[in-house]
Amino acid sequence: MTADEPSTPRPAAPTSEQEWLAAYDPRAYAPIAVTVDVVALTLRHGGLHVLLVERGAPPYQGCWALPGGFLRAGQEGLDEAAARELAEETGLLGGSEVEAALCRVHLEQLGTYGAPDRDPRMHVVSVAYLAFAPDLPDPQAGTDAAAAAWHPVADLDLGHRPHGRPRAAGAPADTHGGGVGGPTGQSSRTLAFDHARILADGLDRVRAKLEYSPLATAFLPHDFTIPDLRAVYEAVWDEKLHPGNFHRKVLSVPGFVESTGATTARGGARGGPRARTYHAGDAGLLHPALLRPTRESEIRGDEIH
Amino acid sequence: MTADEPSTPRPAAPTSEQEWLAAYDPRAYAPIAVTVDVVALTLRHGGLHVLLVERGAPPYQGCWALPGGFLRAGQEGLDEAAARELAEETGLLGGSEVEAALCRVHLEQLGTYGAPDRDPRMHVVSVAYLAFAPDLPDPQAGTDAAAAAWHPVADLDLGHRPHGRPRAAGAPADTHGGGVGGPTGQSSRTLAFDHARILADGLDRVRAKLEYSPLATAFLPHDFTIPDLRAVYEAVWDEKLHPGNFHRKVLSVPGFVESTGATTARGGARGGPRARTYHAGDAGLLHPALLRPTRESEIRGDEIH
DNA sequence: AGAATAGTGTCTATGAGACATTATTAT
DNA sequence: ATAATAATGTCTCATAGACACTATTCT
Repeated sequence: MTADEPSTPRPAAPTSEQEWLAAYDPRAYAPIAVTVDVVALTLRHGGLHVLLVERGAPPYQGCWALPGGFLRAGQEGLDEAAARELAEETGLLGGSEVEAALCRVHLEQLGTYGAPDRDPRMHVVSVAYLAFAPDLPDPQAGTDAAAAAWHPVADLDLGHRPHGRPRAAGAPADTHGGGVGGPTGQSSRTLAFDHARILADGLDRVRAKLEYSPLATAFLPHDFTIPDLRAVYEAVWDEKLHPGNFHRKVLSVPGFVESTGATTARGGARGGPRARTYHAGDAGLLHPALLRPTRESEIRGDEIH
Repeated sequence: MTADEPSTPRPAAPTSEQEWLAAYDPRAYAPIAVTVDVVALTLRHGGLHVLLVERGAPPYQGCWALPGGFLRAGQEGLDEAAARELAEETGLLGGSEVEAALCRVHLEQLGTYGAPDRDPRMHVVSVAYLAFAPDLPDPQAGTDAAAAAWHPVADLDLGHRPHGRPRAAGAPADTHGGGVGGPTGQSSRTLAFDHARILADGLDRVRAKLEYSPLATAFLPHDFTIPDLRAVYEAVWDEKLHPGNFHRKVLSVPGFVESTGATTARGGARGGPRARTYHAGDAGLLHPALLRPTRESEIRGDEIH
């Protein structure tokens, strides 16, 4: 149920009277905040980058964190809040061509994190969103986004999770208190709060979705070439793919890409013929899927959540 | 970020002073409640069933709803709250063999729903969980679970979403206000709030996960037969599968099932030899996956979220 | 006996991946 | 000229799925 009024006390669940009252009317007791955080990913110079903001106040002062903010109670839904935060934090509100770029942004819910001690100040439930975008300009100074910047994902410390597919795709687990109740060793590449975990979950999600959804095109401008598309897969998966097989495979998936009939104006930077251009097709699911190169070690022993 | 203190006003985002204050300190303003709802699924008599509770008070009085309740601020994480709600609502706390069954329950986060008007009383953000369990007993009377019961999923009205794979798996979309601000036409098979949507998203998730995860075993007791396992797939996918091919395929996936060396005591109800028994293996991901029978119509035109 | 089912064998179409080849362009 | 690359062709192996078949058990 959504906001339940327990009609009877709960004999099976031993709870104190105070807790019962808290459950009865949250306004009387529960100090829970709801925020929306965004894992915004883009491709720059062949590498995956994530948008981070520098924290100007404790806790985790000076650390980088995911952009986000409070949900405006009674005024907006979660999707709207995520879109708003992303627009604010990238400073992408005024420019027209930038707005066009924002329209191409793909936003989806990633998961919700609500361990009681993930923020030392109070119990904060964060709904995380994942955003994919074509190469966006740097956040503009003079706005909220002054402290925001794109960071290469490879440079960040994500808690020694080896590259690969860590868990069966699906829901990220709730972060049970990992002992981190406040700022600890905060190097420049350590993220605030449990944001390293959220980012890692987001990366898992992207890597998995590239297999069976045409999402990779969201990282590219409207028209692109097959080698461009391959570059997306190679950057996200951190794997070299066979150019010939990739090309043939992409074209064999119905609805993935559609030819524009044109080619690029110039050949590759280091030679080679001009490539044909395509734009995203109307398929919502890739069938057959573009499977990642199999790593035998990653099949067994994985947890499921 | 998790609980942000905006260091500067936001010129790019025109917000009133009151809203700014609300964002600054949620305790001073924001009446947001956080609840946890559980989509608990089990298999009974060859059909998929979901646990529902009957609402005893408005809104949606008399309607069925997903079990759930408030997150206890500062005391528990989301996973814990979901497990607690499930235990309370099924009345499965005292019995020992029932506790053993609860240990086998698989719990994972499904998604979060936070449209401002999804509950007419106030802004409620609901974190939905998905639970799979072997055939559980009926909820016990005399507890909170008095009004709870297992319902065949097929009997419920899920807003005419045709059987199949509606969206690319991943995150459910936030429910933008669908116009439902309160109790409308509440037949016995209409769910309260946006719970029909949540349930539909949960069903999508289960159907997708059976393909690439060994999750189907969570619906079965510790030891089971290949035909038992096939019955799970057939019930969840609502498709007849080829017995011979299914059998061979399951055994070909490394780590999916392990033989116990034993067989069932009796043959099938309508004849046939005794089946060998197996238990779940150690694989976290099925490779190769057990793909659903392809329906050409479901490939194209699907939305991605 | 008859019917239903467990489990295995066989055949075919399809896709994945390794590798080779040709044509085109930048330096 | 040389190197790099786009795009296509060919070959092999693994898998999905259709179908057939045997053995076992219930009514």
